[in-house]
Amino acid sequence: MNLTAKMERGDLMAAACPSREVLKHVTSRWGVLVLIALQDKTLRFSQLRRRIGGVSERMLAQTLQWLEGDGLVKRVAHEVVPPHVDYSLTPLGLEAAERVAALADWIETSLPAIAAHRKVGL
Amino acid sequence: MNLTAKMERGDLMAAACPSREVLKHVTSRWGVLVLIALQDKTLRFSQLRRRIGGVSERMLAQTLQWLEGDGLVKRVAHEVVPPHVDYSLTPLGLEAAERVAALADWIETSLPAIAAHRKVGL
DNA sequence: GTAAGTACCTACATTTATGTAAGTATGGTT
DNA sequence: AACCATACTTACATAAATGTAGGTACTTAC
Repeated sequence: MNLTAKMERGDLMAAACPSREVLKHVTSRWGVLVLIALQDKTLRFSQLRRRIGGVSERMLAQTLQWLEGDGLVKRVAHEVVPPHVDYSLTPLGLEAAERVAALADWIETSLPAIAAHRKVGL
Repeated sequence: MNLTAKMERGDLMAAACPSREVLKHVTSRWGVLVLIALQDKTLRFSQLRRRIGGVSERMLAQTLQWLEGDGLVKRVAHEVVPPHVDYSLTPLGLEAAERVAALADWIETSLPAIAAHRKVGL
């Protein structure tokens, strides 16, 4: 690790910290679902689109670019016609996906309890 | 567990699943930070506001109401002047906060690696 | 008496996110 | 020939999130 690589840990409580950006990408509406979908296997653009209910092409492309920019997703384009592009997680992306998936899994599991609370709340 | 409490697990990949709402609240810009801030101790409104850099009163109030509605945050108002309101996590909220904190911690820790990738990406 | 702190709410303005539709280039299907 | 699939991009439109400013009601400090 050289001098330029010596950067300090982020602090999400600080408004100006760049970690806020990463948080935004990772916890974005579709970012969460993309990370989870790519956890198990490499997928093509259209496969992701079909798997993630409700994403538009525009937002899927946008989200993939954010995650690629952060080094969490790897894009591999095969020079063929029709186009064939594979998306997968980098080692860093896999680490993020594990955390995100843990949260997502908790939400899916806890949904009944949360829904029950809502009812009482009426 | 009675009949009404027998609800199935959510599915975040399904566009119409109510779990999407919960995800939205928990992973919202300020929701993440509120959960983390309340993980260790009960805090008052103004304490939260000072601790979470950049939140406006409006958004903090809004976020707290979302989380309270989902049964993750408990609000206790003391009938005194000036007003004194305590916010804390419910058992359910604590579970969510643990997952969220794990992700947040990973982001803070991995920020150098992510920032390094960005540089290369230029 | 003037300012500050408390925990908000409401109206208004703005920014950001997201959606929709169309276009691109090519090849295979019907 | 018309149409679908692929993986996008771009322009435009709308929906949602977020911010700003002011008000409330009361108390304590200066």
